[in-house]
Amino acid sequence: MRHSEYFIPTHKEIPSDAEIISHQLMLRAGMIRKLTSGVYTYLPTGLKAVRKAENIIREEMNRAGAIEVLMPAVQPGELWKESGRWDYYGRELLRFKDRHNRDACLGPTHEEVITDLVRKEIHSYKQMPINFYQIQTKFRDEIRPRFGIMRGREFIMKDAYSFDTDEEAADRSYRIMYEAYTRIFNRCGLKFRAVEADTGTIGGSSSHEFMVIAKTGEDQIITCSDCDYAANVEKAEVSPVMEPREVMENGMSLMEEVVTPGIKTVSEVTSFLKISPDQLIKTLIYKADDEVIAVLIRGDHELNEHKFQSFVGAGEIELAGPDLVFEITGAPTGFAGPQGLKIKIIADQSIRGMKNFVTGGNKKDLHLKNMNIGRDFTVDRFADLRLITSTDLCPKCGGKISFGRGIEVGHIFKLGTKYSQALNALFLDEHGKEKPVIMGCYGIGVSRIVAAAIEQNHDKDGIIFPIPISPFEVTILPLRVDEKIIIDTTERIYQELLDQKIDVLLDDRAERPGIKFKDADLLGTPVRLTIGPKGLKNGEVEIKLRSEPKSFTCPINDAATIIRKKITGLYDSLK
RNA sequence: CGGGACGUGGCUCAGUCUGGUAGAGCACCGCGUUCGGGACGCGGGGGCCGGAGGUUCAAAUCCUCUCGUCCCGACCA
Repeated sequence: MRHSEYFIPTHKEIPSDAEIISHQLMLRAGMIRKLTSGVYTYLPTGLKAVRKAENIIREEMNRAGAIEVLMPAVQPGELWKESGRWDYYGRELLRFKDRHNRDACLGPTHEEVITDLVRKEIHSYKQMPINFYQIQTKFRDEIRPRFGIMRGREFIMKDAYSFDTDEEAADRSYRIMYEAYTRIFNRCGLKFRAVEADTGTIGGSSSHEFMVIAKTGEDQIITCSDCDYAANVEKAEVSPVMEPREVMENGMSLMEEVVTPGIKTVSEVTSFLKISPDQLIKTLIYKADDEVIAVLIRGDHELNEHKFQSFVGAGEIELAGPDLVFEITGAPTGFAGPQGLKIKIIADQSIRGMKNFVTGGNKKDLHLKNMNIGRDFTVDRFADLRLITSTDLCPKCGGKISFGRGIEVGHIFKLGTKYSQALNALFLDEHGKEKPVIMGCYGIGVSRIVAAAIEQNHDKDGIIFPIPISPFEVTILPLRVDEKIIIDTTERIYQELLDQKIDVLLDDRAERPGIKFKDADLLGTPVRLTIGPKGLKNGEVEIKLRSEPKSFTCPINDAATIIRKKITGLYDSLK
């Protein structure tokens, strides 16, 4: 590709409304432009990067036996009502009416559509296993789009759906996708980790997220240093801490009221009473759908809302506001306690063995000391409800855990029969018995892969693209386009590279060298060939890898061969 | 939706507090000199100051409303 006949509008200035590196660099390198909040146009180089990621995904999906289809972006509301998600999915689902006043929506995901297809077309165990995938634009009306392409409202996604006759086969499909995902992200040159994850609104029994390790990641993940356990903090189990319980009977002190004027937060209460936070119990009042529930958490812990939500099985949970708290406890927020509450009380397992602790007094400016479970109040149920902390141990092996951040680029779910039952996707097994198909679904954020790769691979000068998803493999910089020798040499090598099917950008603009170097670094093409008057005098040209600090020179006639080798080397390093 | 900030040539921003009729750098066009890390000189084009209403002799500047964008929280590939 000749730069002069192409379109790469770069900027020197950092756009003021771009916060994270990948967003800034994609704008500056001329890969994307924003149309409106969370919605972007892909310019030629941005599109090329996305297409390369798509092709890798396509190859690996096909290799894994999945079959490509393309489903509609616009979907009938009817289907969503049938699956029950029309009401449940909420505000991210962009809804509208067509001219006949029928409900419609822009597809944020395609479980409904694919299940509809399958219920119409798959009737026998002989037709399974089968896995359909598509690469398509999705629209989710995110509450807060941000970080450019990373969390847009409109984004390109690969989604796949597997259909199996029994659990065992479904597990096999899941494993095959797990392996395909591993190959895909490796081939894209990403440093990533598969972690156990929460299933969220998609539902289902188990799932893994593929996290690209990056400081700017939106998700917190924990990894064990001793075994291979890794999980999203939303999901991370906490191993039950069993305190010795026998002391409880003997060691209970007399309950005591203490006046705590205006003392509300954990840190205020603990410093006022000169106790440590693990001697205090927080009482959180939550609305879970229509029920109000009190949750007890130790002062130094945080409630994990995901665990809480799935424990109580609620569609929506919400921390109670001041009015509701007052109605339930008789006190303003900050003074709630479990004693005398007429609602269900559930508690994190860590407080099971606690004694003589502090709670709120259910009265303004009052706390209670020496509170004890059983004597002063009862807990309906204990469960693992809190966020894991750095002092917790690995739930699998008891090893040390560490915290990190990741960008979710892929997510795979075992769905079970959630959608097939709701939508009546049934088949006949070998005994002629009717059963719901067992599903799995598997997503990859295609556009997000590009952003994540940049997030992980850049320096002060710009992007350092992993070669498989770089818009170009090689950039040629002829430093003068008004000197015949330079032009001739350039054209010859350019042609040679093209003949070898190498994806090359020839910067044939009549620009000064500095501009060409800066632009080349910005766009981050892995291999750069510089052809300048100095080198040509010695019959040499200069080659530099974007990922390495130093360049080297080589004879003109060897350039194409050496470049070929370098490119092969870059691809091989990702295998 | 709650909390915060910002909208001034294509981009980055100054001017707003203290009203007096719009600037800089970069980018763009022309000519010349330059040419291995975002050159220089000369000349030039481009802005209803997000929009509407109001106050005033006079509004980018003050007031009200509105739209948009970004940042912090709940969602997710």
